[in-house]
Order: sequence, then structure tokens, then C-alpha cells
Amino acid sequence: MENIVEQLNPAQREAVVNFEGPSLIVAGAGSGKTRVLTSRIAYMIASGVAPHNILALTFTNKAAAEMRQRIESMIGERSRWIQMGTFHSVFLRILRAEAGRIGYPPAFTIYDTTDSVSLVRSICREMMLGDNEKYKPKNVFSKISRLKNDLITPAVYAEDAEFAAEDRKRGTGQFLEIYKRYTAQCKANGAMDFDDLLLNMVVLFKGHPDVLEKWRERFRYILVDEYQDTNHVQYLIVKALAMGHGNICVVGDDSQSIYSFRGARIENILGFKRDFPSARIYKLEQNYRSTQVIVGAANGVIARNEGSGELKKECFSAGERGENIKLLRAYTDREEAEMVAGEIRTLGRGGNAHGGLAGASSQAGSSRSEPVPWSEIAVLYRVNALSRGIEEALRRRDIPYKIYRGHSFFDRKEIKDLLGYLRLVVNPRDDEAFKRVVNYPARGIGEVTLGRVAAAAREKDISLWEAAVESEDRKIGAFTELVQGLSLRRAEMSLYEFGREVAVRTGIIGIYRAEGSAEGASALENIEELLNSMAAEPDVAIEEDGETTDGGAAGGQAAALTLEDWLGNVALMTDMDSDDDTENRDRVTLMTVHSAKGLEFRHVFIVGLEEELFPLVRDGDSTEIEEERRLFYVALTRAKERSFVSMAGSRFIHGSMAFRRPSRFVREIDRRFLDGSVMDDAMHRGGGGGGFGRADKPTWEPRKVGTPTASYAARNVVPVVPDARFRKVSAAPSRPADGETRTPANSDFAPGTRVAHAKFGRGTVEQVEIMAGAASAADLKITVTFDSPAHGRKTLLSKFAKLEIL
DNA sequence: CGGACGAGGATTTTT
DNA sequence: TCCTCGTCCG
Repeated sequence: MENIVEQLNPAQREAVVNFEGPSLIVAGAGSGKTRVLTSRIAYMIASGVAPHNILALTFTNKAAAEMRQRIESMIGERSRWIQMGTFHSVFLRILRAEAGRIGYPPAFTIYDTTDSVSLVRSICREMMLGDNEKYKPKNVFSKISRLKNDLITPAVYAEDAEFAAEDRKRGTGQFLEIYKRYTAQCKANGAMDFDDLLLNMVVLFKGHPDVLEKWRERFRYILVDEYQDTNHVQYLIVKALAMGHGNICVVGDDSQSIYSFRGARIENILGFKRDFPSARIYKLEQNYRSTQVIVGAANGVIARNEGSGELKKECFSAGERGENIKLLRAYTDREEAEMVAGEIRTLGRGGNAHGGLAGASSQAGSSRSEPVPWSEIAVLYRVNALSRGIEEALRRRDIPYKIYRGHSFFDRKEIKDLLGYLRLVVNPRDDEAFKRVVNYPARGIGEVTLGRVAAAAREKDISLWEAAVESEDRKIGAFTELVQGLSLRRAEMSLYEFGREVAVRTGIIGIYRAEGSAEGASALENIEELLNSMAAEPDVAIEEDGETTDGGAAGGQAAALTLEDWLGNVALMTDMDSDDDTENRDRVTLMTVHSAKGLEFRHVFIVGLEEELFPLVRDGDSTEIEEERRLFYVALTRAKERSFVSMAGSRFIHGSMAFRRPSRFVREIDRRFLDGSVMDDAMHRGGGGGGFGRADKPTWEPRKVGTPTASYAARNVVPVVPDARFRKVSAAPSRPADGETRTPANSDFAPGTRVAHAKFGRGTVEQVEIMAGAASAADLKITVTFDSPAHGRKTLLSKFAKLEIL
């Protein structure tokens, strides 16, 4: 127990040891927040609290995994009984256990944003609102999402006359009806979207006090990370669970609240003391990460925000003074990128550190003449669009880099398609999954056929799947048989084998194998990665009781990961969770400031420090500016040794060149900490569109269309599985007699055949392929090189292009 | 199906 | 300017 606390400073120690009752830990950037959180949990357990009674909530899987690992290294195997994870994943477990109480099947599906938007789209179409731009599915859905996060259900919405008035004014009178249908459809499909995973917790607790009571008793100690990022529903759930025992510990930093756009409420952390008047507040003010310059500059900047009252803290650096922040001013965005790349080159110069050997020392405070590993350098920007210029400049100098973008691994088509089948197997009511895969791989089920199924479903008020099963259509029959066949085999094999079986038998793998392109290879690789995750160990079931089986390493481990659980995990996972394994290690990192939160680098470049870009605001709303300022604070405090800030006097924005004014944030950095000044430059004086320095001779050059971004070279791919299916098809193009094969002389097409086309004239057949998953041999893909150079080589489908054989 | 084409939009992102 | 999405067409 002593050893847990030993290494902590007094403030940290206080925050760790006093684990009874409500606590608010205000943790400045780099103040050892995770350490305190994990030590506190370890300390609790060492003091006799059962791991089983601890609930620890984070926002990202990454944070949860990191915490779990650190706790495990402190207390070992017992840590697995701690209920730890993201809000969504923990609540998912609870909702699975309680699904029946709120009218959901235990195997309910999770809709990601794409599913949700496409459901909204089909509802809009159904309501003949399809092409009305007041009802763009994306916007409608984001409104629905916002409402749910504020606990405004369709019923609540309907009661409020103001909402109706507002909608009428804006010409969105149908919104409520869409919202209603969306909610009803999700429920009918046995599906919850991301917001439902939170909202339904409130529904569950409100409607079933006994259930709430049960979980309250279970989670006698609750910890919440990044509390400043919680939204209203999350706040309510946490509060509901903590009421009574009051053992709630929230950790956060109001200065780093940067997610209001997705519903985060900084008031949650600011008002914690009001919610729990007996709360004790601990402030972690010593920064272990950065130099005095960086902490000092960041403090100065954030001080411009309206004070945060009780939570106000005074961060100080434990380290050396460090070098000043360097300001890089450029005339153009192109030049800015060059300057940044140049500085990076200088930092990382010196041959052998980057030769692929482990290389440069990474000890803090190492002599500055030593080359810095690329991985210790980051370029941060406010918007992703700024990455391009930086990328090009880095490429020109052969500096390796990697880019983080927001999109999810599970947004990839190949992944969604495979998941679609798996989802359908688990939950046949999932209409979105049905629609996604019913004709993929193509099996000739078109709009008409599908329309009939949909009509039947609507008429009898059953799911698409049920309607499909009843359908007489032969193609639909083939589809349902395929899925039923797969379902049957599910019990016979392990999850991993089953996944593979689905990938192969549906033909998805065949499609990508046949492609033979880099994209196809990467798709196969992604599929492989997905399948591999099916072999993982399951988490401890939420209802398992740690106390009864406690101690034995094998305790409660018999159960294998179920498909339902796996699908749940997968739906709640993102790209971020599965990166840095590869040899992509020693690279400069390019990312948005938002995604850099929580990370640290020795050297950080913050680019595009110009008004209307950073801060990026339309009007001058002070709450918005304050959030932007916090964002800048986050950016600055990522650096351990040195920060660089850069700006350009002119920049291409949406294709046209615009003059830029330096960001107010740069001026807010105390001059003592800044090398180079904004004020004394001609660049600043002119302002506006008028006189920008000597802008008569701009140094920018016309944009070249860059080579396609290829920061991640396609890796060599081992075929996922020898693909018998595709081979068979292509080797035996003649079709088994199924009564529908009266193709006009398909076999006449062969490489070398001379053909004529109505529009393109004459040509020679190069290649003939059967389309994967084709329902009939009529679907031939024919590549023809036309005699006329104007038309060149084209790929045609025999079904459509009326080719004449000469 | 998949390629071609035109319109419209273009923060920040997790789950 | 450039990328994404939806529609049209062979």
C-alpha cells in the first residue's frame, strides 16, 4: 500500500488516499492524471474494496486499455474484475443484461452513425421528403442525436410548443414525424444507436427503480475520467448511480474542455460541488511534462478566459526553463509548410538516428544537438485540410510521417459488408443490415424485387428478413438460404472459424481477391484484421461475481466470446484503437489538435495560427472563442521540450487565395516566452484585404495537383484464404442449368474477338470475366480496346452494352 | 454493377 | 479547389 503512494507528490497523494465520498480531481495538463487515477484504484483495492465494486468510465477505448494495463501492473490479476471501459461499452454490457426490461432483445444490434443516417434517409424517402434539402439525412440525424443527448425524446419534443413553432418557422415541420419513425424503426429492428446506449440507461433506471438499485449496490465506487467532456445524459446516469453512497470521483480539467460541439458540458465539472456539496476538490498543479516556457505560455493564454472560479489552478513546471516558443511567419501557406518541414529536418538531422535502428536516445533533457526521433515530433492543425501542404513539404524532404484522420475502421465498405452478414445472423430483424447485404455481392436482386419484399414487410408489419423468407422469388430464396445456411453452421465452429466461413461463403473475399488491386489487397487485410479479433478472449461477464471466484486465475473463464458480444465490441471500436503496431513507428505525426489531446511529443508545431482558422469561428461569440482558446491551450501543452507556432500571410482556402491575419492567440503568448514577434511585422499592420506586406509579388506558385497521398504504402498481403469459390466460377464460365440461361452467345466473347459497339465503333476483346456472385452468366464483364484512340480501352457489361460480334 | 459526371459543401470526433 | 455523394447510363 505504501508503495502505491510512495512516488506521488503531496497533492497527488491526497487525491489517491481519500477515496471515500465525492471527490473532484482537477488535473492540469501533464500533471500525472492517469497515474493518480490508477493509483487511486489500486489503493482502494489494497484497502479492501472489492475490484468488482469499482466502476471506472472513460471516453475512449484507448484510455480504458491504458488504465487497465497500468492497474494490472500494480495489482495483477485481480484488476480484471474492475468494471472499466468507455461509457458506451459498460452501458452496453448493462443493457444487454437488462434488455428485456425495456423491450429489446438481448442480442440487439448497434447502429453506428452510418446506419443511423441511412435509416433516416429511407424514412425521409418514405415520407416523400427525399429531395427536400430541409431534410438532409445527415442534418436530421445530428439533430436527433443532439436531442437524445439532452434527453428530449419524441414525446417530450411533441409536448413542447416551442419546438413545433421553431420547426414551422424553419420549414421543418415534418421533423417530429421523422424523429418518431426513426425511434420506432430502431426499436422494431432491435437496434440501438450510439445515443441509445446512453439514453436507454436513463429509460431503464427511470422505469425500474429496482434495477437502478441493483447497479447502485454493485458499483459502490465510481470514477469518471475526462469529466469535462461528459454530456447531459452521461451526467445524469453517473449521478443516478452515485446517489446514495456518494463515492464518486471525477477527474478532469476545465481548461481542456474542447468537445462542446458534440454535446459536452463544461458545466458538469464546474458544477460538481453543487451536485455533491460534500465534495472535496484536489488540484494537481505540478506539470511533469513540459518546460517552464511551455507551461508559462499556456497559463498566460488560458488566463484570458473568464475565470473558472473554484476550479482555478496555477500550474507550474517541475522542469527546466527550456527554449522559447518559436514563431514562424510565412508569406504563403506553401512557404509555411516549407519552413515547418525545414525546422523538422533540422531537428531530426544527423544520419544514423533514423536508419531503422532503434537509434536516438529519448531521454528527457538529452543534449539538443542530438537528432530527435521523428516520432517525437508532431504537427498539429485546427482542420484536417491543413495537412495537405505539410504532407507535401515533408515528402519533398523525405521526412517520414503518418496522418491521423477521424474516420473509423468500421466505416470501410468491406468491413461493413461483412459485419452486415454477421449482424443479420445474430438479429434477423435488423433491416439496415438486410438492405446492406441482400444484394451484395451482386446477386441480381434489384429495386423491383426488393420493393416487393419491402411492401410485403410493411403490409404485414414484419421485418424485411421475415418477408424475404416468405418470398417466392428465386433470387431472394438463394439469399435467405445462404444466410440460413450460415446461421446453422454457427454452432458447429468457433467464432473465428465462423467469421471466416461467412467471409468466404458470401463471396466477399472472392471479390477482393479477384480485384488484384492495392485497394483490394488492403480490403483483404482489413478483413483479416477483423477476423483475427474474433479469436480474442472475452471480457469478464458483467454479472459475474468477482468475490466467489476470486483468486483463481482460471476463475470464470470458461465461456468463449459470443458473436453478440464481439459485434458489440466491434461497433464501439475505432481506428485509433488499433494503430501503432506496425513498423510505422518512427514517423512525424500529423493530426488535428483535437485528436492530440492526451498525447505528448518532444517537439510540437502548431500551424495555421490565423484569425478565422485558429480561432475558427464565424461570429465573435465569446463562449466559442473561449473553447478555441482552450483548444490552443491543449495544443501548446502537448510539447515536452519545445513548441513552434506558424502562420501564413496568404493561404488557399476553398480554392482561392485569401489574405490572412495572425491569430490573436499568438499575441496572447507572453513575449518573454516567444521568439519572433507578430506585431512589428508589416504583415500585421495592413490587416484586412488591403496591404499585406509587399504583396505585389506573391511568393506563391500555382498549385500543382499533388501526387496521390500514399503515406501508407500498400503492404504485401497474404491471401486471406485460398479462394476456391472465385476460381471455380472463372474456370467454368458455363452455367449450371437453372432455366434462366438464354444468354445471347456469351461464349462467343473471348480475348481476341472482334466486336462492334454502337457508339465506340470497332474493337478487340481483351479480357472476359464473370462478375463475382453473378446470378446469371449474362453478367459478363468485357474489356475491349477500341480501334479509335479516342475511345481506347473500356470495360463493358455484356448485359448492357450491345456488342456485336464481327 | 461500376464508371462517369455534376452539384454542393468544405470545423473539430467518440462511440 | 477538391472531395464526396447521388444519379445516370452502358
